[in-house]
Amino acid sequence: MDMTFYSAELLKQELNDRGYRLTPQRQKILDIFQAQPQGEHLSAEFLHQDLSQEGEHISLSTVYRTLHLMVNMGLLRELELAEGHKHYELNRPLREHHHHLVCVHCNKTLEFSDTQIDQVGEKQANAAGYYVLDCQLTLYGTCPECDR
Amino acid sequence: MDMTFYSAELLKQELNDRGYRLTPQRQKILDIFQAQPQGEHLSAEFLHQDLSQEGEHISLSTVYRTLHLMVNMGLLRELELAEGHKHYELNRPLREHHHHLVCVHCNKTLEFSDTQIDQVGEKQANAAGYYVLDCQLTLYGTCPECDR
DNA sequence: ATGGGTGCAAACTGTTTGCAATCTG
DNA sequence: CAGATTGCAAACAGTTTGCACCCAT
Repeated sequence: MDMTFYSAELLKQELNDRGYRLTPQRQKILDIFQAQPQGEHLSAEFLHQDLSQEGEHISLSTVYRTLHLMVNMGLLRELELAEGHKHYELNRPLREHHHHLVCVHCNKTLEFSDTQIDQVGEKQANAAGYYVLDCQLTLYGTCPECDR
Repeated sequence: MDMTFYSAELLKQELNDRGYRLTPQRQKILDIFQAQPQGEHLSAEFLHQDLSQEGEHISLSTVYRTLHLMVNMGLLRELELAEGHKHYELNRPLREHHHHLVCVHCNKTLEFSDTQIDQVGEKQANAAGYYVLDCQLTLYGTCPECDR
């Protein structure tokens, strides 16, 4: 019912097509992303700990290597929010593409969608001859609670 | 003729108003930004080296501390581009506010402006009760030269 | 069986911090 | 002169890498 769901077979397919292999580690890591209710953005550290809690002992290096691999394959998006480390999230289709609103004080982050932005971005990039891989609007500000 | 130019007096004023002091280091660092023809985005490391070449021996720590101070004062903008370290640029008024288009292969970065984006961002943030400090649209892709 | 993948520990990069000395207002 | 600011060196966090062993195809 969710078209961005990757079954074990589909993931294997995608990997093999590029000469990569399906390993239990890669499977587990993608599973964690798919188990997130709203496709939240996760850090490498969070993934590592979450896996540990489930009894899956996957090294941090492997987590990082897998994240990079999946970003390159287009399965994940890499985000630079305001916390000093990168975050990753499932790269959902354009329809569900969204942007971020971050509070620089408490780091609370809201998501929102706006097709206008994606269209303008696409247009601007194409005008410069660029092929767009990702389009991220990030708004930095103060949320109602942190605003004095 | 450039309304974002900070003279020594104006900078001192801004600093003193907040209980900070004008030091030669702070002056020199802001000067470097103002000497950039297009307000290019600079890294801490670049600033440090550039200052050294001019015979100004300012420690890296001071560069970092000054950058943070000026971001908090609203004089500079902090950017997260694709190179693994932060970049800073003069925070020009909204009229000249711009966004970035980055090639993930060669890191070539183009700037563009689009008031629509800033408006949409402002609108979205206000709807959530956030006060906007900065609005950054970053497009990641491949430039014509790197596109295969 | 072969070459891609993993875990571990060590290396690295960019950034931050403690502290004594120094300078600004 | 008090308190802000600096430089230095050491500490840090997140991420990357070399290498021997292991496993998917």
